[in-house]
Formats: sequence, structure tokens, C-alpha cells
Amino acid sequence: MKKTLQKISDNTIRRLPRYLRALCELEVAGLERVSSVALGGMLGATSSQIRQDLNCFGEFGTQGYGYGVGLLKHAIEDILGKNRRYRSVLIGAGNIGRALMENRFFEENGFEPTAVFDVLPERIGTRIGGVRVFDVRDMPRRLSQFPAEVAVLCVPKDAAQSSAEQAVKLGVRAIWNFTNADICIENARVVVENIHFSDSLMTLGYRLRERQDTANAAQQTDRSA
Amino acid sequence: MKKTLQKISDNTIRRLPRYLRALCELEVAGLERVSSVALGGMLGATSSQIRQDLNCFGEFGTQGYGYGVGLLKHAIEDILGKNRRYRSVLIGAGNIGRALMENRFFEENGFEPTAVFDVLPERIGTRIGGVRVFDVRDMPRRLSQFPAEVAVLCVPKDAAQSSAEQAVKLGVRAIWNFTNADICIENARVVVENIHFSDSLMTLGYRLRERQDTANAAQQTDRSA
DNA sequence: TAGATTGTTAATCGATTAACAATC
DNA sequence: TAGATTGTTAATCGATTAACAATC
Repeated sequence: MKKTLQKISDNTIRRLPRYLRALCELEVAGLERVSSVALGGMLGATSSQIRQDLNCFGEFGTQGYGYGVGLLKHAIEDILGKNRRYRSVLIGAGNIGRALMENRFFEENGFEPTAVFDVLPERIGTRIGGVRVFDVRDMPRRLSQFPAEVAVLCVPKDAAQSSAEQAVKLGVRAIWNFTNADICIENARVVVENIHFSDSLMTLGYRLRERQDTANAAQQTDRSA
Repeated sequence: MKKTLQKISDNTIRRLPRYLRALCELEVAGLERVSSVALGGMLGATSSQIRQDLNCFGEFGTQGYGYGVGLLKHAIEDILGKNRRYRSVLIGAGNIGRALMENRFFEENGFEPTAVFDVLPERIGTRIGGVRVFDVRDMPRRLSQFPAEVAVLCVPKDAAQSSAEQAVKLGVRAIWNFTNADICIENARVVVENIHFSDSLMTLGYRLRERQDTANAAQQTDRSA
């Protein structure tokens, strides 16, 4: 893993998980080597793109041979920090938050959940996915005793910005934002990663409407012809 | 809404929901007009980009004045199909699927849920968010009687591809995919929109690790200085 | 009218693809 | 050695930004 100097584009990083998924499939299938052309075929990408992407991080292949499946998989896992452990807290124990906890999402990706915070008295003191739910007012005490790197934000839209700011003030370095709000953190060293359900659904809506409309337009032309 | 001829980039479309969010805030704040410079300031975008994006769909502004907040908001809602109604079914009534249903996510965005399908006997016959859960084996019968445009895919990874194919065969035109798998549909007219939680979490992991490492490297340099 | 701001064209920048020498 | 495939440089393509005439 050399050349950490050049700026690596967001596009490249977001392709790595897809490469990883393909490599896992290949590993399960018992394949030992794969060429950039073959990998590109699986993913609908050009071999050039794959080679360019990988060469941002190092030289993982061998001329005339290709890439070792296990080796490359391991390399990408390293790049994505899969073998690191990050302590994370959930803020907001609503439906989405609970679903994430109960699915063991965090554990699977190395994000160890250490606490849940909520405002509702009936939730406080219970356990979600095996993790205690604390009063959100205890967050400062709890986080200073048991620091966490990541806050998973599942609060209502209006509480998003203030919860995020509080978490950052308490030492959190990354926010996984599930609220339908854009979080704005002064400190540029804090990472914010968004899951915007509504944005995604609106994009779907756009493409549905577009296809409907072009289909209708085509029908019109047919009829008039 | 003219000029539907030129190809509109995915980047542009994915920015529209953000514009919409800013416009809603402005409307709530009682503002009547906004310039591309002001909107850009809110969103951390250039005014050029905003004007370019909007002009893909029509001319919504007025020289020397800017954009009418209500008018532009309405225009973007139209583009995103917010005023259309799409019938949608949920496949897989696990934690995530249930969370989506109970949050009224679909209703809020014009995606009316008409049925839920699952394999587990104890779920079949119950209601989730007010919608009946059917045996997945009844999907053909049910969908031919009550067609749906959208399938929300919340099944286990291994069932993803086959469930998606079945839904498409039964007339579904769009798939909102929550599984950690890449869905591949032959029919290019079918829309697939992914929410890949793990991909998102891995991206977060990358950036966390990167910052940790550069911080460590800086510390090293300090120490040796 | 003068100032402001759009719509749109031109310039720049970055990302993707193509090409190919190096080499297993 | 010959064939295959990488790593990397060069060419192309597309997206973003800058500039400015049109005009409210």
C-alpha cells in the first residue's frame, strides 16, 4: 500500500466495495486468479478502470498472470479498514436504528456498538441487539467514560444537526447519517457518510416518471403514424 | 419542462433532491425568491452548477430577479415525480423492511404500499404498517390481480437476484434494492436503485482509517523533528 | 436607467478509456 | 520463447466552472 500521496477520487473509493463483492464470489467459487478483463466483465466496467483504481493503492497484480483472488481481496479489505475495530454508538432507537442493530450490521463490518441513546423513557434501560439504551442526557458522561469513534444518527430530522454536533464535541470522528437532513460539521477532519432514503427514492421516482413519459410519447407517435 | 432530448447526467439528478430540501427550508423561512448564488452558498455548490442543472429541464428563473422559491420547488417536485402515485410491494418483512413500512416512508414520497410478501409462516397473515403480509408463493396471483410498479427488495442476499427477476416477470418496473447484492436485470427498461448499507459503511471505514493513518504519520514526523 | 441575475457558450478540470512498453 | 496481462502514459470524453451577453 504505497503512494498515499496522490488524491484518490471518491468514485474510486466507492467502487472498491463492489470489487470486493465480486472477489468474494470468485473465492467462494474456488477461483484463484482473475484478470482485470474478467473482473470488468463481471461488473460491467472496463479493465482499464479496474487497473487504474487498484494502482492508486499499490501493485497487486502480476504481468501475464492477473491478480490473485485471495491476495487482492485481502488488500482491498485492508484499504477499506475492514480489519480495524471502531467503537460506535447509535443515537435514536427508532425503527431504522433498531433494524440496524438487530441485523448485526455493525459487527459484520468491524463497527462494535457500545451504546444506544434515546429520549423516550420507555426505551431507556432496555436492550437493543444486546446493547443497553441510555438516556440521551447521559451521553456526555457515558462517552467520556467509554469513547466511540462513530455515531450512527437515526434521530428525527430536526434533532439531526444538534445531535451530530454534540457527538463531535464528545470525540466522535465519523457520523453515519440516516436522517433526511444534511449535516454540516465545521471540523473538516470529521467524516460524514449519508444514507438518504428519500433522495434515493426520489431518484427512483425520476427514472420511473421519465420512462413512463418517453413510453407515452412513443405511443403517441405510433398512433399518429 | 422542455428539452428532454439531451442526456441528463446521473450527477445532476442526484443533486435535485438536495436542491429541493434547501427550497423547502427557504419556504418554511418565508423567503419568496432565491438566486443561484444564494442557493449555492447554502449547499456548498457553485451558482454555475445550479443554473446548469436546472437548465437541463427548463427555464425556471428570471434575469435580474432569481428563482421563485415556490415555483422552483414545485418544478423540481414535478421532475422527480413527487406528485405521481406508484403502487409498491415490499418483498421480505425483516427488520429493515418493517422499519421502512412503519416509518411511512413510501406514503411520504408517493409510493403507495399495497402488499408485503414473506416466506415465514408466522409473519404471513399479519399486518405491517397497516399492510397485509402474504405468502411469497402467492405473489404471482396477487400481483396479477393488483399490479405494482415498484418492488422494495429486503430479502436475504441469496434470494435477491431470483426475487428481483420474479418481480420483473410479474410486471414490476423498478426495484429499490436493500440487499447487499448487485441485481442484474436483462430488461434495460427496468430501473434498479440500490441502498447498499455495507458499501456505505466500508466507505466510512476507508475515510476513518485514512485519517487515522495520516494523523499517525504526522505524529511520527513531529516526534522525529 | 442602473444593478442584478439569468441562460448559455466557452474554458478548464478531472475521470474514463485506449494504447503500449515492460515483464511474468 | 510466445502469449498474456499488468502498470502506466497518452488520448478522449464528460462534468464543472468561468465568463458574458441578454434582459428583467
